[in-house]
Formats: sequence, C-alpha cells, structure tokens
Amino acid sequence: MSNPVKRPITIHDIAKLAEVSSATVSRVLSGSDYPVSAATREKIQRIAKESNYIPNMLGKQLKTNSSMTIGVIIPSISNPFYSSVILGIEGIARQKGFHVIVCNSLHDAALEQEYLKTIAEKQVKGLIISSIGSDQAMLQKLMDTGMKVIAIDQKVDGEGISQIEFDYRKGGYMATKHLQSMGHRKIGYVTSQLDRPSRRSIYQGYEEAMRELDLEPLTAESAEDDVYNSLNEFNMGKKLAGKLLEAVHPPTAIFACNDVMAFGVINELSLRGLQVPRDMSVIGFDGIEYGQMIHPPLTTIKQPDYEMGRMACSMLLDLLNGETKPVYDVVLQPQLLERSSVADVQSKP
Amino acid sequence: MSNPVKRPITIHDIAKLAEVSSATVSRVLSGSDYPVSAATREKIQRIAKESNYIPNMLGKQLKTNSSMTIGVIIPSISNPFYSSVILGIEGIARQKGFHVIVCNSLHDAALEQEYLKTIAEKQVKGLIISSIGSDQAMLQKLMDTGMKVIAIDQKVDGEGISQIEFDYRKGGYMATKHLQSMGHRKIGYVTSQLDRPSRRSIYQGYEEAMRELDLEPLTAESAEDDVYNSLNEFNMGKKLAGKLLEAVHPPTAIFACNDVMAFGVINELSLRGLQVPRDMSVIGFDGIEYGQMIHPPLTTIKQPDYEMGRMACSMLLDLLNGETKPVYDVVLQPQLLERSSVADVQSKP
DNA sequence: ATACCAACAGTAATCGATTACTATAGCCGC
DNA sequence: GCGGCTATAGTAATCGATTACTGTTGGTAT
Repeated sequence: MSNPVKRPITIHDIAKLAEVSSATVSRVLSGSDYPVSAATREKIQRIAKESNYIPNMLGKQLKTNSSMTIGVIIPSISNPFYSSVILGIEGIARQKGFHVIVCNSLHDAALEQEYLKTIAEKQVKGLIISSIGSDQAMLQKLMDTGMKVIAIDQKVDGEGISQIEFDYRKGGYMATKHLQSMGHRKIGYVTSQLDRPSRRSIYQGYEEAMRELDLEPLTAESAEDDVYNSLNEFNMGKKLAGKLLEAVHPPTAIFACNDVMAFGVINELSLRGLQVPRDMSVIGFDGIEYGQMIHPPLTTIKQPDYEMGRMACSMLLDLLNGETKPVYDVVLQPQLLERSSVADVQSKP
Repeated sequence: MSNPVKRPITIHDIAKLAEVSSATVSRVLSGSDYPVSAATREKIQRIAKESNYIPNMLGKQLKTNSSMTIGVIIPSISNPFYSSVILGIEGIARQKGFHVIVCNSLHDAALEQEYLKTIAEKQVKGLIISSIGSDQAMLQKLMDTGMKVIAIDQKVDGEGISQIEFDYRKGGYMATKHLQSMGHRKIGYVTSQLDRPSRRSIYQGYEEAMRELDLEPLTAESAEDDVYNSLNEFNMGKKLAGKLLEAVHPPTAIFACNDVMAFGVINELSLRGLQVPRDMSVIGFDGIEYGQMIHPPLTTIKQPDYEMGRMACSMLLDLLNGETKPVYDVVLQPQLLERSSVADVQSKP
C-alpha cells in the first residue's frame, strides 16, 4: 500500500537487461534506420515492453533540439470561435505527429507575454497566435531566435509574420448590404468598444455600406472595457439594444458585432414585446453553432473558424519543415448565413 | 533579410562573457539561495538581460526531474462545460506556477490512451482526467510509476484515484421533483444513449422520482452513438421531442439530459406551434451560459463546472506536494437554476 | 595562535537519450 | 589474398542546466 517511488526505467536499464549497449537500445527503440540484428532487436523490444518502458522526451528533445510541439495563444477557449480554431489546429497537428500547447491569454496582455516566454522556454519552435497585446517586441525577439509564427484573427505587424485574417471590413459590409437588400434603411449597429482592429474593421464595413446609400450610421458602442465573458456580452447587447430603441429615429434592423451580443439584442427586444423579425430584424457576426439553436435562428456572418485553424497549422508546419516560402497573408472571406432573423420589408410593387 | 539561425544563448555563453563558471551563472539565474557576491550577481544578470537569455527548460527539467506541469484530458473543449472546468484548473495552476497541457480525447478511447502516453513521456507528474475509456490498465500503470491522478466528472475505478464527481442521480431526481412540485405528472425524459455511467445516473434519478409518486416513466433514448457535437445533440433533442409528442399520452413537461438537447426540444416545440412553458414545460441539465440567452430562459440543473476545475487542481497540487492525504472522493451537489421554462400547472384551490 | 565556519567560486558528474566515431567480422571481387 | 564494403555493436561526447563536492579566503571565538 505504500509507494516506493520506483525510479523509472531508462534505456540504460534495458541495455543492462538485454546485455547490449544503450546505443543499440536507442537505435531500436527510436526507430532509427541504423542496422541492428533481428535477434537483438526483438530481444530489446520484448524487454522494453515487459518493463513498461516509457521514453523520457525531455532527454530526447534536449539532445535532438526538436520538440514536435507547437504553441497556440488565444484569448479564451470558452469562446466557441476559438475553440473551433483549436480543434482545427489540433486535427492537422495530430495528423503530422505534433502536439499542441494551448494558452489562454484571457484578454490580458501581461499574461500573453508570460505565455510567450513559457513557450519559448519549452523550446517550442512554432507558434500560432491571436494576439491581444500591442507590444510585439518580445514576439519579434523570439522570431529572431528562429521561432516561426503565424498570426491569426488579430493582425500583428512586424516583419516575417505570416497572417491569416478575416476580411472583417467586408463582413461588416456584407451584413449591412444584406439588410439594405431586404429593404432596411434605418440600420443600427451595436458593438463592444472599438478598441481592437478587428472591431474597427467591421464598423468600417458597416459605415461604408451606409454611406453608399447616403444613410446615417446609428451606432451604440459600449463604453466599458470588455471583461470577456459571454454573459457580459449578452447583457451589453441588451443594454445597447435598449439605447437604439430610445433613439429619435429607431432602426428597423440591428446589426450586432458578434452573435452573443445579437442574442442579447433579441432577448431585450422580446422583453419589450417586439418580435424578431416581424418588428425588428437582427443580424449577428461570427456564426457560432448556438445561433441556430435560438428562436428565431440567427442570420449572421460566418467566419470559417475551423478552417482557419487547419490552415494556420498547415502553414506553420510547412515553415517548420524548412520550406522557405515567402511571408504571406491569407485573407479568409466572410460568408452570409441566411437564417430567419431578418425580414424582407420591401414594398414589392 | 536572411536567417542565420543563431544558436540560442546558454548559461555557458553567459559564463564566458561574465568570466565566471557556468555553475555560478546557474546559481544566479535559477534563483538558488547559494551565496554569490553582489557584484558577480549583477554582472550576470546584466549580461543575461542584454543577450536575451532564454533558459532551456528541457535541460532544467531533465536534471531536476520536475516539470511544473499538469496534464488534463477531457472529451472536448468545445463543450462549454469542459471549457469552464479548464478555466478553473488553469486559474489555480497559474497561481501556483504550474502549467497546464490540455488534451481533447474527442470521445475516442484510443486517442485518450495516446494522450495518456504522451503526457507520461513528457514527464508530467499530475493528471486530471475525465475519462471516456473503460480500460484503465494504462492509467493504473502510470500511477504505479508515481503519477498522481484525479478523476473528474466520469467515475474511474482503480485504487488510489481520487475522484471529484457530481451527484448525477440526485440532479436527475431534483429536476424531476421540481417538475412534480409544479404540478406535472406526465413527465417525459429525453436522453442520448445511456451508455455512460453519468447518463445512467441521471436517468436513475428521474426514474426514482417518478416511482415515488407511482408515475410511469416515459423515456425517449437516442439509439445513435454520439458523435459529440453540439449540433447533433440539438437535432437529437428535436427528434426525441417529436417522439414524445407522438406518444399515446404525451407529457406536459420534458426533462432533457443536457442543455443543448433541451434547446432542441424547445425548438421543435416552437416549430410545432407549442409555446414553452405555456403549452409544455422544459427543464435541462448542465447550466451552460447559453441557457439564459434563449427564450424562454432555460430552467436547469447546474453543475458547478468552474468550481470542479479549481477543486480538482487544488487536490492535485496537494498530492504533488507530497501531502499524503488519503484517497478520497468529493461529490459535488447539483443546484436547481429556476428560470422561466417551467410552468406551474397546479390547480390552486 | 589555532580551530572552525561562512562566503564564495570552480570542477565535474549527472539527468536520459542520441549519435559521431571507432572497431570487428564476414563477405565480395579480382 | 588483399583492399574495400556492409552489417553490427560498443565508447564516449553531447544537448543545457543543476548540484555534489572541493577548495580558497578571511573572519571570529577561545
């Protein structure tokens, strides 16, 4: 019942048992192509199995200077958008024998820096990051020492970083145009603080589409810092929807900067006795799965999150394999998911 | 513009620059309490900083045989329940200077085994697992070599494993009792395949509560294997709700084995023109945040996911610190979240 | 003045695995 | 029968950091 803390088995132990040198054991167990006689090979494999040998990767990685691991830094896995990205990354990585270390920066730049350091210390040679911070000095230093980096979602400037972005501006434009095409002219926009580039881009798309038809933008922006948390976003959506309704000329359609906020908008509307889409149209942004589980199913702009993860990982592995492609940016295109939260209000002739 | 792959700086390089031995450098940089003169100490620190020294944790961990890392194996981060658990684990771990490696078994026993091996190879000494597999031989072997393990959510049998469970049975019982207390007598239960212990337990709770009042259980169980995926669950909820409605004596309330499935139930009802809770009451199980974003807000049984993560991590760190507590099980209690999807149908006198 | 101890610094072993290098034996061709 | 090649195996250096051990110096207590 006590625990006599057995020292783990090493190749040296196996070497002794098999009466060979540890070099031979290593050659067999690591799958090297160095020739070893069939008899010896079998004997070593048998002993390794019998003794439950577990290789120590620290030793191996230290010597070979390769950890077959990639790091991922994202704001938070509890955001379904990012958890999809991760699933995409892991799928590709696993397929190629790589492991993934995921770090949640929790929207905290300091924590992001800390994870960056940890990842470097663990000798991880490849990183996929959706950066929250603005000071990329550390990132740049790591790249100078040979780390390969792919930035996703959030643009990072700095030379030598390949990017996978969304065309947020276009997404904002598409959403607005869709509402316009359904006959809406007074279109409100609710958004969390316009502090991040991605959010500003969506807004620009909205504004541009409005200007094209000489329409007045009507925006409700959150003043608060986002403590990123679904429930907060939801409540913010409610609050901002309320604001728009109390405007002098309330809109007939509301565009929310993300799906969860759109949920809040819909909720607030229904509390005030307004039916979506009969009394008010709503469109979201993100395309999370829950959007089709609510009533009415949310029309939204889809970001191909899973694909983004897969693509980022493929690009990174190519870089790690020494394929010296030029640094390049991929811009993924938004896609309109037409469901049932937008009404056609055109007066058809 | 080319990349002359600089060899990374080691303590030996610093030693040379500072004209001291690498032992002294290590003593300064690793925060040892071995005395080093102030002058030397400062010089070393200055040079380390100037040269952007990044310690190689592989070397350190290999020598000290401690990786300050814990492993976590869960079915999938895209399930908000588990992502909450992870956030709880990480919070505690970070606070104590530990890192966390998260592995998604994706409900695949073989993949779980593989990750188990990987974690062992990485010399991780502590593991928190929500196991999907039934063969715990490997897990037991790892524990024999000194790995500390805490099982959460899913019961794992095997000696020496501390558990943190939910009282699923009681949760099922409470949900059913709540519906009964609101006057419901015909209560349907929709569930995914009763193949996992946790699911069977919820069902038992339901059945027990029904028997207590001599009521006939009315269950719709999915025949399909669960490809774990929210959308699937949602659709299954729709399908099973349909089944219940077509029963000879359709229920007045439906209890779903998880929240997403309850979303499906509600959706199906509303498609068929039934209003929740006026025409049918619905109760869920899990307590995910999205439950309060739908209409009507979902009454459900809350599992303290975040707390579970924190608790598991605390227990694990205690174990790793050599605090030889007895193996013990914690059973977390379910909690009724009363929102608005259940109607009171009692004929009040 | 002697014994003892603390402060400080270096040498070298060590963690576990890989691999460059060296060595031996058997076989082939000519 | 000799150079050369292949198959096979062992020796020892190596990755980067830590640390047991040894040694030197200077101060202090008696």
